[in-house]
Amino acid sequence: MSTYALAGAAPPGRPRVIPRAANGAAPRDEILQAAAQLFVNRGFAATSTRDIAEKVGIRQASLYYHFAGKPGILAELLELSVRPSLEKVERIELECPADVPEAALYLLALIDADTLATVPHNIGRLCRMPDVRSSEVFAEFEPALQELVAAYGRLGAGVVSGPVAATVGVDQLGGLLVQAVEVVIRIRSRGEEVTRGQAQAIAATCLRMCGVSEKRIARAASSAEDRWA
Amino acid sequence: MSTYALAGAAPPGRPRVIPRAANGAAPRDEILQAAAQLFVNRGFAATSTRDIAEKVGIRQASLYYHFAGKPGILAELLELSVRPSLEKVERIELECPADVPEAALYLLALIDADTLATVPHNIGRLCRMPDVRSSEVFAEFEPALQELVAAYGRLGAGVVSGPVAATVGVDQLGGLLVQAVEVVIRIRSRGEEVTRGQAQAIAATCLRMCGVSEKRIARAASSAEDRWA
DNA sequence: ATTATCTATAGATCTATAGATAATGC
DNA sequence: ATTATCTATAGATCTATAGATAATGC
Repeated sequence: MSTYALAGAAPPGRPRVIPRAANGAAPRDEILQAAAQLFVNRGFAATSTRDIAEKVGIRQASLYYHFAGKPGILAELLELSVRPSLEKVERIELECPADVPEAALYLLALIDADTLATVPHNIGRLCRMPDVRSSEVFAEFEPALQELVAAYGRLGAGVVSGPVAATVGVDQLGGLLVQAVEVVIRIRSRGEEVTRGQAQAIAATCLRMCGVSEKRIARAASSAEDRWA
Repeated sequence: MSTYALAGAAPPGRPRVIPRAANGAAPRDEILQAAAQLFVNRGFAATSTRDIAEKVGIRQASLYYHFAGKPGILAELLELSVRPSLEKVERIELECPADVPEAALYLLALIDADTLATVPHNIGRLCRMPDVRSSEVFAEFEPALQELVAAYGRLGAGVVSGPVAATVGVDQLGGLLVQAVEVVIRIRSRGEEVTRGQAQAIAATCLRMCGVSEKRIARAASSAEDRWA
């Protein structure tokens, strides 16, 4: 925490017309929080820069000192909701132990579900909103999202049983698995919290969708839990 | 089809600056179609009345002859996506044969899934968009939607097995069942069509969620199919 | 000097109304 | 007369920039 917050002294810069809350949050973060809540609950296009500024307690024009308008804010929120998963998937694919390939998929699903479950204001929803999906900002993120789906597909293809492989195409598999994980978003949309147990159940569901036996699922789960920390 | 459409003569009213397509569709319906596509693909708030008018091929102001602006159009689209299910649920609950209560739930789920699968432009999505949900128009539809959820809950409660009843609260059950049916919306969002077989599978899933045995599911399915027509 | 805000405002939409117009129908 | 469009536009946003201001930090 910064000195002025402790001492009650003012931070640099002209004081706000509505004094800032003494929560020690940086202005940037205050704006991100306010925007996240409004975007998710009212919609991206339906939220004006004025709405955001009002919620923060600053003037509309002051937003532009911190962000390049609504698109700039959206870009950062999308980053927050996607980046962690992308970073993890890379590490997981590298470290995947050859003897327990199921563990890699389980771990990815678990981490992903956990991210979506704990990210503020359920911003995982953003990627499903049509006004967001048709924005220019989103276009930059689409490749990253497709890469994530592809990673699920690769990991899934490595563990599918014969009958599943015959039924569902490998190119569809990634999408199906991601969908299972995104149930988290749905649960949160209904106002409920997502428990650790639910996240584990979702990860296990992903393996079941690939036709993995319960025995191997249990093994994958314990192996993944070991590496969680 | 009207006379002028057959004869190539002009309909009453001043001609459009961009001649109307000779598809025989009433202007009202042209507007609804255009709006549905734009609302679902770009978002409700992100779509302007000008966008809709342009797609139809009329001037922005001409919309107001047929509808009370964007809210008026949205109201009619919501009606289209909800009304059929509400009408059916009433009839089903009345006619439910006491000997096969499962058939009622199966039939409702099947009809609902079918409606969502065939309604134009996947307008079932509208109810999930935050800009729609926070609109004044939607508030009028919320009671109807809750009644639908409640109906699922009642029908579900009538068939749940002991273990399921112990696990999932009756008040949650309706929501869970509706969610299963709404998988149709998801499938269509991915650009795929929903087959009759998929709709049946979804209806069967609803019974499984209630803990109904496969044997009784099969009986419910055939009983429901009999009454479909 | 630097930082973070403010005020003021131009310019771009967007919505919704008033009133004119060009067809058919009687 | 009725119907369905048009043109024109007022008034309400909404975004984004320019330039002033009030604090700290050195």
